[in-house]
Amino acid sequence: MSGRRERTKAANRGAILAAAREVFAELGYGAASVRDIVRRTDLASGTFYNYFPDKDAVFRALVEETGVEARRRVRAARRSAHTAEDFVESGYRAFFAYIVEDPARFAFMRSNLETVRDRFGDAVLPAGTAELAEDLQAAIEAGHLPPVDVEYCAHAMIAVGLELGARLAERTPPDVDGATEFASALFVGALERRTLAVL
Amino acid sequence: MSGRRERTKAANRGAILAAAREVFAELGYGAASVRDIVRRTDLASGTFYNYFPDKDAVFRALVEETGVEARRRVRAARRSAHTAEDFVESGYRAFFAYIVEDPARFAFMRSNLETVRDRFGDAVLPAGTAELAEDLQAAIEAGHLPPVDVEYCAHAMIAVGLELGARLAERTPPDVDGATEFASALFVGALERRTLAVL
DNA sequence: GTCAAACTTGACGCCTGCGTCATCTTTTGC
DNA sequence: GCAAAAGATGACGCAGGCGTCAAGTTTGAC
Repeated sequence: MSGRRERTKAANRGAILAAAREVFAELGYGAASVRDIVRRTDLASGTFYNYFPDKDAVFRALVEETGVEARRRVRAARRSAHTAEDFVESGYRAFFAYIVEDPARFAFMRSNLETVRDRFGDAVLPAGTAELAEDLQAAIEAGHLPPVDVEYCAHAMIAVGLELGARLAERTPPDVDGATEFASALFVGALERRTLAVL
Repeated sequence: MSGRRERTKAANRGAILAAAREVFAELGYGAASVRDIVRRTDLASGTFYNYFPDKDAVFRALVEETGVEARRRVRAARRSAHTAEDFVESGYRAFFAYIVEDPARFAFMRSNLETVRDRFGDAVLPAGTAELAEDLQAAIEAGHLPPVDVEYCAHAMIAVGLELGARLAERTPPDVDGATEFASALFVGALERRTLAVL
């Protein structure tokens, strides 16, 4: 239903989320205030509270929105892989492509990684790591991968993804291919040759 | 000179730095206030300003103190290496050992990585990355390492170090050896076998 | 066109942080 | 011991954020 009411509600919510994304990216979660967010909007301060109870809630909404989508894409890409090489490469490519497609979301995420990790631990990033760890474990059990320390490996893969994601976005044009190749070669080289094998 | 005056000054400065380290680690730079820091101390609020002009300044002092020491240790370890394997391994070992030796400093650093990166860019972390990039470049030119994308490689190595540093510290006992082996195998495997070679 | 419901507005009271500074306490040199 | 310098103290004025709510505006149903 496209009642005028519905439409402005959606628009207002969207405006708040977009403003919040910017503010959190620039100032970081801790330093950001509800007022900072509202000020980037043409809404009155009271209106904010019709949409979200507080700063926490917008932040959560933002994290969820972004994280869910990123995980969906990466996991979909991984699912269609059958070699170790393909598993790693298609995951990274999907992730890097998403970053380039929506840099504002990535900037927000990256600026607030630690906040997400330790104050919203129930949320998305740990879930992504856990999923990757599961997928690695499954690949090992199926014999596609040598046994590795799954926890270290999953965290290392994500850390590299986030870091290279930031780097590749700084190059012009955004270097999705180069970063994908680098990250893939790093892990595939080590994984396939069993250099990472647990003793 | 161990005048009473000198000693209390040093003690107060130390108390402020220690309190600040805790507060920044727990709350993050943005959310932390000078009052939060002072409250963990038995000093009065005004006293803080005899030692530091503001929150920024304590933060800077902390970052510098920690970063300089970490870089010193890692670079010293790298200097005495002559194979690629040794270069990577001794660097990681020195870094991980430092983390375990002084977990409070690492916790502070890790909780505020992004703040350091984008609001105190002149400071320590970028310097560490640059140093590593230099060392990699030198190793490549000397023929010890195949040509790689030095920027990606340096950032990836540091990202992995920071991430595994956090993980190994969560294990009991702290798994310096395991993390060192994992990180080394990852990069050495890929570097030595030229899988990372630039095309 | 009318009116109730839905939503927006911004001023309000409360609270907390900031950096300063007059005042009190401790140290030091003699 | 004593006076002067160094430093610690915490109350103060100012600024700004928080969440609320009475009043105003817009929407939609009839």
